[in-house]
Amino acid sequence: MELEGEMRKGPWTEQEDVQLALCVNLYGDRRWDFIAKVSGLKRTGKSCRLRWVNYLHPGLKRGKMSSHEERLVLELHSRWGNRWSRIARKLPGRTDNEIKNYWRTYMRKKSQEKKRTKLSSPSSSVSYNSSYSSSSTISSTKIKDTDERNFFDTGGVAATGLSDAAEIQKGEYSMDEIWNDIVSSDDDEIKPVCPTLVPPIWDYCQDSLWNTDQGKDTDMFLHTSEPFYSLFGPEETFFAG
DNA sequence: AAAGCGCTCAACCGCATGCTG
DNA sequence: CCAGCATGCGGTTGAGCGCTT
Repeated sequence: MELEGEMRKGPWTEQEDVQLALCVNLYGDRRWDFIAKVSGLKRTGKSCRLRWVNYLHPGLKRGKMSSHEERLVLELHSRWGNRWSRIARKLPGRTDNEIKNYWRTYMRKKSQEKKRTKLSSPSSSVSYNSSYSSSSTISSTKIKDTDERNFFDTGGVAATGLSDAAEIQKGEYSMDEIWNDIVSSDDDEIKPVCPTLVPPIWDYCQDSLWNTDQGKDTDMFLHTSEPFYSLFGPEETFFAG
């Protein structure tokens, strides 16, 4: 076991990214403890995995979510609750972390909007508490003191009806459209839900991205926007077998 | 111009689950 | 079947950045 004190924490440096990427290329994206050791990085296997999955993995989309992705997140969340990794599988190129962060941001905004609405029209009986937090049947073990914590931990499920988040989308987007996408790809099979958003890479590595199979990943093409792509440049075929 | 505030996102932690011998 | 280890998942935190006052 590694000595706690020797382990590095905090932000990754470019050099560390390069080292990690090299090792993943060599040994595959499994055996993270092994990779952590042989890479010479003073990082835990866990930390290496996280860095790879959330930042270095080829095929990750970066930047703002499209409106289609946003709607999909809302809808899937209303169905599955805080099952971020599951939701992420339906959004190729997005990580559970990203979606989780997006959701928190979204809910905070909604929370503030509601508060404002409430303040401006105190007579109206806004019952957002029930629609957001009462359905937290999933993963709500760590609810803490503040309302905000409860608020985010919605864990909404379809049985409780569409969440408020989903409801507000009514009228501007057909839920049938969304569901057609979802249902057609149900359940764990990954299919691009919006062709315009999905680069050709997904045609052949949809599964390998998240259900990482050794070997498959090494064939992936690199997006020029990839963080470590820029470290090597187009000449260096980093993932060449 | 500076300070304060809020937001975003990378990264950590702890627990759960899966795998292997 | 069980124990130990590896990996995955969800919750949480905090640094850094941009916007507002």
